[in-house]
Amino acid sequence: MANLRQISHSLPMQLLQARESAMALFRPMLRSFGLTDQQWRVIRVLANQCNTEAYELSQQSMILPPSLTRILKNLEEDGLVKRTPDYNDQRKVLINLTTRGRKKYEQVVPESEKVYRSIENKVGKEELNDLLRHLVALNSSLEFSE
Amino acid sequence: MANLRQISHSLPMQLLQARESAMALFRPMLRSFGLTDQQWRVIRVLANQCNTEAYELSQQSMILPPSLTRILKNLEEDGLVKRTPDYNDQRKVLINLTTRGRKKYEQVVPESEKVYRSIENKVGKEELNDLLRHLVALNSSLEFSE
DNA sequence: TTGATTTATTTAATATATTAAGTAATAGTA
DNA sequence: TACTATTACTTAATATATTAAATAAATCAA
Repeated sequence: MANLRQISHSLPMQLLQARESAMALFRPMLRSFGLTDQQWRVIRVLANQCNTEAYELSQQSMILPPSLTRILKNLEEDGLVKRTPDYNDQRKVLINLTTRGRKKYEQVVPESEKVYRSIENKVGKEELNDLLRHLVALNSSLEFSE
Repeated sequence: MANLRQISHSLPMQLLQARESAMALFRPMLRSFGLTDQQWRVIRVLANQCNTEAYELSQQSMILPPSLTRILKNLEEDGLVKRTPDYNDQRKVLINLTTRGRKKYEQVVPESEKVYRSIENKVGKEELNDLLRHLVALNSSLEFSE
């Protein structure tokens, strides 16, 4: 009978579990600021660049355009984000943080770094950097191929 | 102004990207069998043990119980899975693959292994095993702490 | 043995993911 | 200019995620 590799040897399952383990440590903090995981990914990208186009935001936050449309709608209703039509290309929408959005970002950053340092302590700084290097390598191996 | 680490140095973002890169290679194959990612995780667990309780299935497939309820309902409607009340503890439901479910599993396994080997080829077998070891280590570091 | 507590699962409500299709603006071509 | 294709984004439909609350069976304590 055909049989599949054990879950402990499955790359996708180990990645899923690792991501869940890591996010479990960030989530309570984000929720205490009234943010979902995805909202924080969006805010984080916007904090680092002005006039971001939806497609680029989608790429950088790893959120597909249809999901992004609704996430931005919610963030706009919460007054954290502002959408402006691009006058050079009326198909495009340029997205920016509002003052309130930037304030939220600056409140979250130090708490996020605290969580990150607690992970460094649990895992070990060297081990964590090794893992990051392997992940970056994997991502570039898989990114462009086929 | 407070500032956060770059995404290339963010563990959760790299894990997310790695998982997406990997799943992007499995997804077309799974869809060709009419399966979602989550349905395949469920089937895969069930193929390796009989009479699985919902909670244990939830843990092993990394799917929260409320999502699992609906996924099982769909799989049951498709005739791939069967739910039986546990007569020793009537709160529990025991879940098994049907004959059709097992057949589906055995069709997918060799295709899944093909994809896995193509990943091994792109990434390198040694590199992949190193990464897996790091992930297993991370998971056990984060699993039980706090 | 009754009442409170815990356990296993489901329901409900809202948010996000995925795929396909739709819309509107732009760009390219005859 | 008119036709076609492409681009950027949104809408729609279905599936899943997340959190809280509900339900029902089992366990525990008085």
